[in-house]
Formats: sequence, structure tokens, C-alpha cells
Amino acid sequence: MVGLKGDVTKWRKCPSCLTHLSGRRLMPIRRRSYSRSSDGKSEPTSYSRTLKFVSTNRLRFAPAPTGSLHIGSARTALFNWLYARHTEGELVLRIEDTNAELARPELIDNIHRSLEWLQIDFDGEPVRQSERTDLYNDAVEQWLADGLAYVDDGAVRFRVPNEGTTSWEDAVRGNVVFENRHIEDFVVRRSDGSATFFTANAVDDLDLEITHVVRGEDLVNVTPKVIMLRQALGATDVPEFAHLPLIVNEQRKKLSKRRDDVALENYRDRGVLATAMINYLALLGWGPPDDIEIRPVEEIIELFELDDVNPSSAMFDAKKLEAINGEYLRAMNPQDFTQALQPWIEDQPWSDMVDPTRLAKVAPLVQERTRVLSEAPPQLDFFFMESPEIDHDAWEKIMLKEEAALILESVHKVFVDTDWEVDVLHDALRTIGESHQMKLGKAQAPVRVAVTGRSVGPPLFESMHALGRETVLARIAVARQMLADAQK
RNA sequence: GCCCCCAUCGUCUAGUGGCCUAGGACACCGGCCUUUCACGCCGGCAGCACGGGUUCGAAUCCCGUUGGGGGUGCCA
Repeated sequence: MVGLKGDVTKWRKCPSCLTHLSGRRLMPIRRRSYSRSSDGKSEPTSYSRTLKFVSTNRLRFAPAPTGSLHIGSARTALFNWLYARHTEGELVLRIEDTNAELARPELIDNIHRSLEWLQIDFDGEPVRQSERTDLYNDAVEQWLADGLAYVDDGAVRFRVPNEGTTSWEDAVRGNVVFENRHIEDFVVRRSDGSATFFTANAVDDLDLEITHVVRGEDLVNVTPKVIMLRQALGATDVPEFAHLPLIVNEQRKKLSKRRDDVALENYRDRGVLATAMINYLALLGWGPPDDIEIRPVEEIIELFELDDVNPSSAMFDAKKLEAINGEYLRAMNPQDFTQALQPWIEDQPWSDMVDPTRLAKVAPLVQERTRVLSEAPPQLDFFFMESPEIDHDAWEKIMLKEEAALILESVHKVFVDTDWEVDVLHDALRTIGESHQMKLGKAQAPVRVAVTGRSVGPPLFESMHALGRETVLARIAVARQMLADAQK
């Protein structure tokens, strides 16, 4: 137990802390190792169950509600969660709204929604700093009474000694040392009476019995201050600190709201899956020992160690995120993929025309061509629009060649009464192409442009089959007419 | 300015004194497959910032240089 000055019960308002008051809980630690089977999938191969009795870890994720959840905050939340789950410890959500403007409900809702989307869950109710002002005030009064702090222009400053050092052993960075003489007397209570970040931080980490503080590297320099306050509160111990490397942009600068695309919800809206986001974020500053990057979160939990986090900053690479997302998308079964597409389909101007049966049939055609879900609907529009939107460049490139009109003429003639089966259409077009000394790759081009409006897209014969004979013939007829008109 | 931190392919990483002729992934470039585009497969390009130590031996340990980043608020 940490020692506290004054009335100890005053610090114990949280019911979840009762267990801690009565002593540390003991628990077994399970470890699991993975190996790769020949098909490249991972599976647990050995379990060693060590009945090692340790106290329960308590971690916290402590965002300031400044808007939509930042990618960097999401990574911090994730690493806290991974370690808490890895050690079968507890994770507390603490909203740092000591500043009145930050206590707005919609900002706090956003944090909850984002974390829920990522499936990062917490133990117990969220702690709101705005509701704990009495605790902070008591602490400040105590420091004042003990002569550890003084009033300055209405604010209260903590007296920092001019000598000695403050240091800690960081799980990521090793020993970090600050000379006290470089630390100024800092404000612990503003002149408006509200507590500052330092005070709330120190008081809450102690009160909530936090054992591991996992946060961004941008907070290293506040750590000595928080340690001093913690000691001034009577604590003799220090939690384990792990300062995670910053996530940076191409210019190697800390990801910022102004310059960079940092809102988690933007990625969600573009069609990045939460599972893929988690997987990618876990790879920023950490790597699995076996080099297998894409794997279920359960395995990441098993393998994750704070000690293994590397200290240098990591660039956020949207391309790699999308590559990983593409893998997750391809791994889905077609029904789930179709289902996942729904919100993006609904956003389309042609969404009223969508026939669910046809959608179920054609969505899988673009599944392996999709890296983020928002890319899919534009590939599917011609299935549902009255007539395809003709891409100008594709038309110029493909249709202005003389053989285009000939191919379309032959195709129209044959398609009128051929069996409407994928294989049959395939063979028919190949035969037509051969009669013009063209390989199928070339022969299909004008048909594709006529039917889909573009030179690239999902497999043509499957597409035509889904569209039906009538529609395909009509679109070919329109294209032929356009070519004829252009001749005049 | 002062304080703190960081340094392996373009990027994310593996590597913790000999297994390293430095491995994987993304990106990029070829090729194969092929009805376009993708997917998949095969191959290629590319890195231990530099200089000193320590050691029989250093990407790995130490020191320095250079470069980069973060902080320096009565924001958090």
C-alpha cells in the first residue's frame, strides 16, 4: 500500500478501489507461444501455465476530449489495452477534462464511440476529472499547509528543489534523469481555482492505484513533475512508466490536427475496418518476434510486451494501412463483405436503384479489388444506374479504333440469341476476337466500355451475366449509335 | 537558448556480442498467371548516419560528432 498523508479514507471514493485497500490480489499468469503451420496460419502450439502470483496491474487511458480521437491517442489506448489484457490486468478510462471547455458531452461521446468502434474495452466506469475537483483541492491545500507549495498571483505553484535529480526507469527508454534545478516552480492550481493537469494526474494515478503509466513520449518532460507531486502526496513508490514513441508524418513531425489526417473517424468513414486499424497501429513501435505482421488481435495480446516497444518515432504510412485493410477485406466471406459495404452503397446517388439480390451477386466481384470500402461503390455503379457513365479517356482510347465498331457489331449479333451463361459469353467473345485477329484481352475492351463505361472494372462476363441480356444489348446498341453519329 | 529523447532498406520493423553475405512487411521495378484492373506466385532494387574506443570478434556495449524529434503555458 502506498502511504497517504492526512485522512486516508478521503482518498478512497472509488468502489473499485476497495479490493486494493484490502491488499493486492493474486493471480496466475498464462503464457502461450505460437508457431507457424505449413499453410502459414498461426496456431497456439504450447501452453505453459505458470502459477506466478503477482499483483493486478492497473492501467489507464487518459485522453483530453479535444475533438475526434487522434490516431496517436488511439495507438496509446491500444497499447494500454494490449498490455492490460496481456497481463490480465485492469484498464480504466479517465477523461481529462480539468479545463471547463473540454467537459462538453459531445466531445466525450466521440471518445466513447471511437473506442467502442475499435473494440477497446475498459474495466469499471469512466472517471471524469471534472467531477473530482474536491480531491484536487484537498491535495493543493495539503501542499500549501505543508509548505510544499505557495501562492503566486492567485495561482498556486509547487516548490521544486534546486538540487538533486528526479528519475525513473522507463519500460521503453530505460533510465531517464532530470536535474531538479532545470524544473521551474510549476502551477498546480490556476487562479480560477481549477486544478492543472499535473495535479489531477498525480492525484488520480495514486488514487486509482495505477501501476503502469503508458503514454506518448511528448509527456516525458512532465513525468518528473508528476513524480514530485506524487511524493508530496506521501507516496513512496512510482508506477512503471512507458513512454511510447511519437507517430510522425512524412516530415518526421508529430502528427498534428492542422497538417495531417489524424482523426480516427476519417479512416473509419473511408472504409478501414477496426480490426485492420488495430492490427496496423500495433505495428507502430512494436513488432512481433516471429515477423508475422497480420494476425488476430488475440495473438497480439499474447505476444505484446511493453519492454519490446522500440523508442524511435514511427511514420504513419496510410499505404501500408490500406494494404493491411485489403488483406482483411479479402479474408471476409462474400456475405460479410456485402454487408460491410452497405453504408457506402447508401451514400451513392443511385442507392435507390439497388436491388439487394443483384448486389449480393456483384459485390464479391470487387472484393479483391478493394482496399478501403469506399472504393467499392464506384466500381459497382454501372450495375445499378440506368445507363453507365462513360469515361471520356476510356472512350477515346478504346472506341476510336476502327475495330471497335466491328467487334460491337458482331457481339450484338451473337448476344441476341446465345445462351446467357458466363462460359458461353466468354467463348463467344473469344471467337469473335479471333475472327478479327485479336486476343481476348483486346477484344473485350470495346464491350467493356460500352457496357460499364470504363476500361477497367470487375470481370466482364460475370458482370454482363448479372446485368442480363436486355441491358447489355441496349448498352451495346447505344455505343454503336454514338460511334455512328461520330462518323457523320 | 535550455531540458529530454531518438538514430537498421524510401517506410514500418526483426536483430540484445559470434547463427548477419543483416531477415520480414509496405512501397517501388521486372516476370508469370490472365477477359481489363486487381488478386496470387516468382524475382529484383535498397539499410546498420559518421568517427573513435572496448573485445579474439560489434548492427548489437561505451564515448564523441552529425542529423532528427519532443518539451519549454495559470493546454493537456
